[in-house]
Amino acid sequence: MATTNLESLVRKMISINTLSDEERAALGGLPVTIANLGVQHDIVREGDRPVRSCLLLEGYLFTSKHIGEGRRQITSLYVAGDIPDLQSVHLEVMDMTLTTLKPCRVAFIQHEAIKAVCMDYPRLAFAFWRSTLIDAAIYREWVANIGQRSALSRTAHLMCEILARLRAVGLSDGRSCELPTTQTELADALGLSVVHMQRVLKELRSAQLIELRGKRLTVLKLRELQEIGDFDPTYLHLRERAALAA
Amino acid sequence: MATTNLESLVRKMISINTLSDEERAALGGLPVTIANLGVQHDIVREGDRPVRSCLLLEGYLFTSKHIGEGRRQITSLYVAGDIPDLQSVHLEVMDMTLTTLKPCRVAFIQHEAIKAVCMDYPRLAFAFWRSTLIDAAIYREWVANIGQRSALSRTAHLMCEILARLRAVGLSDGRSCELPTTQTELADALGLSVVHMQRVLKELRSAQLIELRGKRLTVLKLRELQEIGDFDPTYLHLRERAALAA
DNA sequence: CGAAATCTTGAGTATAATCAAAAACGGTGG
DNA sequence: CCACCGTTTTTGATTATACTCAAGATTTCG
Repeated sequence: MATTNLESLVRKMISINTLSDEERAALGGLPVTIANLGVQHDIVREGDRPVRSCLLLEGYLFTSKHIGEGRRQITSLYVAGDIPDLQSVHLEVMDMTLTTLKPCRVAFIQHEAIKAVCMDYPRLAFAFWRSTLIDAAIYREWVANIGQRSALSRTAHLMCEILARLRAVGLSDGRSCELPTTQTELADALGLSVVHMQRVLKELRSAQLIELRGKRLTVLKLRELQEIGDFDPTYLHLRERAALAA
Repeated sequence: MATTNLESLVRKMISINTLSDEERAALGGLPVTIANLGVQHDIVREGDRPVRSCLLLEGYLFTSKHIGEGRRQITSLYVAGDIPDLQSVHLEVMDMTLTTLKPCRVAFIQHEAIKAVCMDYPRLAFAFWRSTLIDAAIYREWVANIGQRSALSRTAHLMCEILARLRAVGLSDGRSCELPTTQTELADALGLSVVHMQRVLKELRSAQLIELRGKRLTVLKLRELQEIGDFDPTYLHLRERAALAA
């Protein structure tokens, strides 16, 4: 159990420049518990009723929903600075499972503490609220991605999204990033079978569009990948114009 | 332009029993503009920067995203009591289009008024926030539905969802409801082609599971339809136990 | 009543799933 | 450091689900 200044960590979540010193201080004063978690660790599961949410400090998380026998859909990926289960502050029962994709460092914050700071500082409430709205916008895009695009286009789109999101938090130059997923996980995120996932990746590789080895993704032709993936970063609602740029 | 008491209208959105009289009064005092809109009317479009949101009083709305040439994905359906574009209070640019499925009556509320009432009454902010979190939970379920389930299962699931949501606001007995969609719109919501949509509906009909004619859906075997659709209403986060019930 | 939209059906095709198995990789303990 | 074992990746072959194209029937609405 440790109390630590969160301000720098939530820079991404909060459009920090619109907050007053007092609001920043309130945010930074939130009591948190830091934890280091191993790979494939379920932080919360479908059906749980958690009393805290989790700010991802370092690593990658994903949320999934289990469908019928042995199937699952990964519904989102999360990177440093995200609060993947902020929704649980207001929705009692978890409708998804939150899992580490690799060893992670996270900060747990009690729901009561979040609610209290939101009651005192309405603009902080707006900032938290906004971050859940962006999550929703990403889900919307995933619905469209899976519903309408071919396997190739879908895959390209996801890669563009990951790159753009990591770039926005300074974890990528917009060309290359860590991607600690197995092909099975990518397939589950895109609604494809592993075998087909493999063939799509092969196609992207042999077209010299990407490199993907050793948990690292490198995009060789970003414009073309965005073209194939029909990628427009508007839905990420990034305030910085960091969004795209070739 | 009219100012009207909204309280009864937002009963669904807000878990009204947790609000004080003062909070209810503040909510009811929100200035609104009532409008009657024709069918297939775009209320806001992708790329717009609206200054107001819309509470659906009567009718059906849907949101869609346009993908490439001539394709679109319907990302959600909305029924009376919903505020489909509440997100635009905090997200400047629309990443989806909001359209009437049939003639609708809506109440427009300025973003500034919503923000103001949220600043004064944090618990109202929570109630609004919560309603956007449920939207997000529904998007998540749609990702899983489209990504993992067969066309038949997917269709059954959507029908169960619509029925459950309408039941929760008293617009269905849980067996039958208005469903003013064309097969094309259903197909676009489920990520299927119209032709295949038609064949799936035919199958559901000939299995005596549903009736669907004249803009009305009647479920003949609810348990079986829920079984086929792998439907569990948890994700709707309905507080009433109205959720399911055979 | 007529035109347009929607629904329905048939036929052929394509995309992606499934099944099966071999090759490559990565982590661990001896 | 290397051998081994489990996981992940890769490939082939076959099948199935769903798409496209096309055209006729039916419904809806002005």
